[in-house]
Amino acid sequence: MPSKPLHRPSILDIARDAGVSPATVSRAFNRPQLLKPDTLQRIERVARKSRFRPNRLGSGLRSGSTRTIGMALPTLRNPVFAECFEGAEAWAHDNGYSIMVTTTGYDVTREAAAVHSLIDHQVEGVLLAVANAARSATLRELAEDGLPYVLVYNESPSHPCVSVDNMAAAGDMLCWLAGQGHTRIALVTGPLAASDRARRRLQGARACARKLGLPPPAHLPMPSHTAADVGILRQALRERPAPTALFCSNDLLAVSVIAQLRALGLHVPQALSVCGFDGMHLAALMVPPLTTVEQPSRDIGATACAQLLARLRGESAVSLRLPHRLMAGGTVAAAAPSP
Amino acid sequence: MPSKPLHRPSILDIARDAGVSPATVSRAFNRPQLLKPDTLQRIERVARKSRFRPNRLGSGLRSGSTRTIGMALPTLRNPVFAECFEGAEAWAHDNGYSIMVTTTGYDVTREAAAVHSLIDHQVEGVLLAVANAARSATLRELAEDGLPYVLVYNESPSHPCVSVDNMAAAGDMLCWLAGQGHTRIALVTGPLAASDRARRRLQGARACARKLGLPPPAHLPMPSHTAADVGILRQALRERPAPTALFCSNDLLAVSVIAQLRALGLHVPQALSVCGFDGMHLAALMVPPLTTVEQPSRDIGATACAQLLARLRGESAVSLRLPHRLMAGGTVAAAAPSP
DNA sequence: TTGAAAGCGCTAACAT
DNA sequence: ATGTTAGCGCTTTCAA
Repeated sequence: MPSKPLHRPSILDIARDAGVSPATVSRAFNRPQLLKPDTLQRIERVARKSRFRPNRLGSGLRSGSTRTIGMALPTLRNPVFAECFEGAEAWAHDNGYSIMVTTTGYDVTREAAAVHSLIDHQVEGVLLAVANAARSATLRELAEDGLPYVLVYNESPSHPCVSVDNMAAAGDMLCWLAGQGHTRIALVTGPLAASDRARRRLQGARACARKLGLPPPAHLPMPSHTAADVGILRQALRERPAPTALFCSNDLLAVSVIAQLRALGLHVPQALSVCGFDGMHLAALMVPPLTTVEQPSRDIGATACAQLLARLRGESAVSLRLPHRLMAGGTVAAAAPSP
Repeated sequence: MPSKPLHRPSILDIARDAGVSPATVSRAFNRPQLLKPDTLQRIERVARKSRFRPNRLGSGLRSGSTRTIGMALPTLRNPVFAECFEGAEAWAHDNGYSIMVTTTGYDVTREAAAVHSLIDHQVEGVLLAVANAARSATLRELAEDGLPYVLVYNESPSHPCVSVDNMAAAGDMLCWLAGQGHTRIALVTGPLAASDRARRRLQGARACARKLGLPPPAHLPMPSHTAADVGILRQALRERPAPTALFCSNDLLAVSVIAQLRALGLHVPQALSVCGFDGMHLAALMVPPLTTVEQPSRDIGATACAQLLARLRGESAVSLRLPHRLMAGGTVAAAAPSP
């Protein structure tokens, strides 16, 4: 199956066929109001007939504006990030922008490579979630280069960002667990170095526990953000007094924890309560539904995109904390009164 | 926060500073072997110092090769498509290509728009899943334009594609259900017009039922591919004899069906068996684990990308059917012997 | 092994 | 309302 001609007509071909100058064809596509309706129609007819489509490389190169933004996210297999992407994508498209996404796998090296690649494509700005906003070489580079960017999910005092208030949200969850009678709560996260969100949630939960006078929650760091290690889990449950609730730093991890516990013969929530963080849609459909903190992911993406486009227009971007919501599901039961 | 300078150095700046011609700088990045190691080093040093990165618009425009491929998928919120994307992305990156993805929402209008946008960006080829491969204006256009493409998930005799054998896979599942004693099986799908995969799975299941001498399975078309309509479900279960198993055309739909049934007071698999199709990872972690047909999604993406890059090299692409696997979970129980 | 020059497709600035 | 011209950053002849 050898490829066919693949001769794309250029603006010059259209100009010739329509009997106008190249500049006029360009105007027909960019500022049609400037043209006499008559000429416009003629150009449009010719263009349609020859299936002409303006070459974005040419216009981007010449005008210095690609109307394309870049996005770098840890993984799209986490539906939360996928939603965020789709929110940004919809907003971008509605405003005449294209998006180029890359995944970074929670890896700073890939973060840097992703952003470099996006820069090479001349994106006008970047939406991204980084492992650690406070010490990110990539963010520093972006800032030095003067390339506009907005963080998603990361919270930062020094970079524009759109997120929830992770500490407050984690605090809410911990308070609620306490309200259900839990006092021995363990906090399950992935590797903290790869997610400052997880770290802030941990902090928020700890602060809340302190405020309530609960014993300091144990911290169980798992080797992955999305899969629980059964050994660590078993070990933690051997401690005395054993935790009665596990607060996981994201939903994928919570689901994995629940599955591993089940493999250990421990049913949730009868034997142990478990909750997550993220509010992925699937969480509500599980049996029982996962107790979690919902983040408005689609909105985070759309809002961050809106902020970025505002910056591109010369307006200044503000950092925003969008509201979270506690979703009481069925994976948390009231704790038995302590012995 | 007004943007900083944003003066990207060009190849000319590097040439001047390194005391060579622009052509030599270009060679340093594209065919370094051609240069005297000495000159190469000098150029590299200057380039690094001034943070030079080659502008892909310039090189793409001049060379006619952007080393970028496009991808159009229904939605990345379905983890199956997200995996497929990541498989393609990894393969593309390993081969020096970038990917630009767009979502189409199972909508032919958006499919067309997505592909047009990708073409405008001068992608060298496209990976895509369309609603209906047999009558897709978008595919026809791609073919006429001579732009290489490979379908993912869609099966087609006339377009290069990478998929599973949907009919056989659905047949396998139906046979297995029958083996569990189910004879009244209903097939649950989204709108067939938006997914020829769903249609083929339906066909495969029906063919298998016929072969086994089972009564023809009822078909329950839902208004969405990812959410079950409780009214339709309730209605279907009122029929006599009522189905004992619901075979859903994808996992997201199956999960939704299970949740809706539960809301109706019907527990799976005690009251009713349910199974899905796709093999998303989360399916195995549900309680009970979802019975489904696993597709090698990451591999579908990677393989399709490999085929596309082969075509770009002038080799011819072949259509491939990757192996599927039946994942017996816990959402299907043996059917009670019929009354 | 390197350089000079032309031009990819488009648009901005300056005409008219 | 439209045309002319120059040039964005790069690579590709062709020449040396």
